[in-house]
Amino acid sequence: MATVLIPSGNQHFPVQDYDLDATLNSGQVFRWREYGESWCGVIGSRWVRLCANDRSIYAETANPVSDWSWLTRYLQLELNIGSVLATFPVDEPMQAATAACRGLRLLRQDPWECLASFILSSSKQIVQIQQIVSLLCERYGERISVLPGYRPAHAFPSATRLGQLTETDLRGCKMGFRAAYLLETAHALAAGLFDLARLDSLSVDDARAELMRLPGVGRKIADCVLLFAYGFQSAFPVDVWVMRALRQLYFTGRSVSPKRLHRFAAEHFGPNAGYAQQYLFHYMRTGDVQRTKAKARVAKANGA
DNA sequence: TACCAGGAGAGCG
DNA sequence: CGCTCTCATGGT
Repeated sequence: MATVLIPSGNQHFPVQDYDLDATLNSGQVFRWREYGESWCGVIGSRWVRLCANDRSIYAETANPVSDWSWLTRYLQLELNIGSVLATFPVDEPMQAATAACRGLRLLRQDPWECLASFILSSSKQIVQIQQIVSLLCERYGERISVLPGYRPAHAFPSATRLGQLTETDLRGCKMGFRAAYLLETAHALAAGLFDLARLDSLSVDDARAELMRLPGVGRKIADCVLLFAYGFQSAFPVDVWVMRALRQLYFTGRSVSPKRLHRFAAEHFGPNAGYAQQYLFHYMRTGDVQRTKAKARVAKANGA
């Protein structure tokens, strides 16, 4: 008797060293909401609810799924995190950061959504970015189905859709001066003047240079997109938090220019510098770095 | 109230 | 190259 594969809307994925909470809450993505023990979000045109424990991630969707590769790719479930951590320098700050953020991962996001989100991120706090992106999707994204009892969900609006709007429409989503940048970038993509898919085939430096041609995209935002959407793991976004982390942990608090920090990052952190950056960012932002330093002071006081 | 936020771009010397 | 200013809005 032939086995029939019946598409189902739920699936278990075994995992190891995967901290879903930290991963979805580490400033690399802005669309996930926590519901008690689970997270709800949208990947492409699919709504999904994720529930994690030490050994597995359980996924539920609103519609039956026969091929889960969209999810395994997004969550990077096939990645052996140990092989990444093994490339990190063995110094005190990285030891502390990787210990404090064990299981923190990088996602593989959709390039357009990632690009648009980070254009909106400039000089904004993470809670505000979430608010802006949420408004944008609710107003202009296509409605998608969710499991009974959950809040309505929307896909991220396409570049074509955003390109049809006015700057006033976008400013209505609280994005301020970023509206013009987002609109112009949407126009460039919608008109076919810029091809995000082509960046895959370029070197990291060429891909970065291409992204930086877009309005509202400088070095930092380009590096975020390279790292979070394309998987260029040497890309090293330097924002205020990472700047502070590097100064404090590697330059005895001295002021160092972003240019020098990029050179230091490439030399010191190696081929997965971007991954190391995410650990430092999260370590800094969660305040764990302060606790580690406090412990060190106590230990030193006791020892002396 | 003042300051800051996962910055970029323009103008200046 | 490096510095400074502005842009819009809300959190702390």
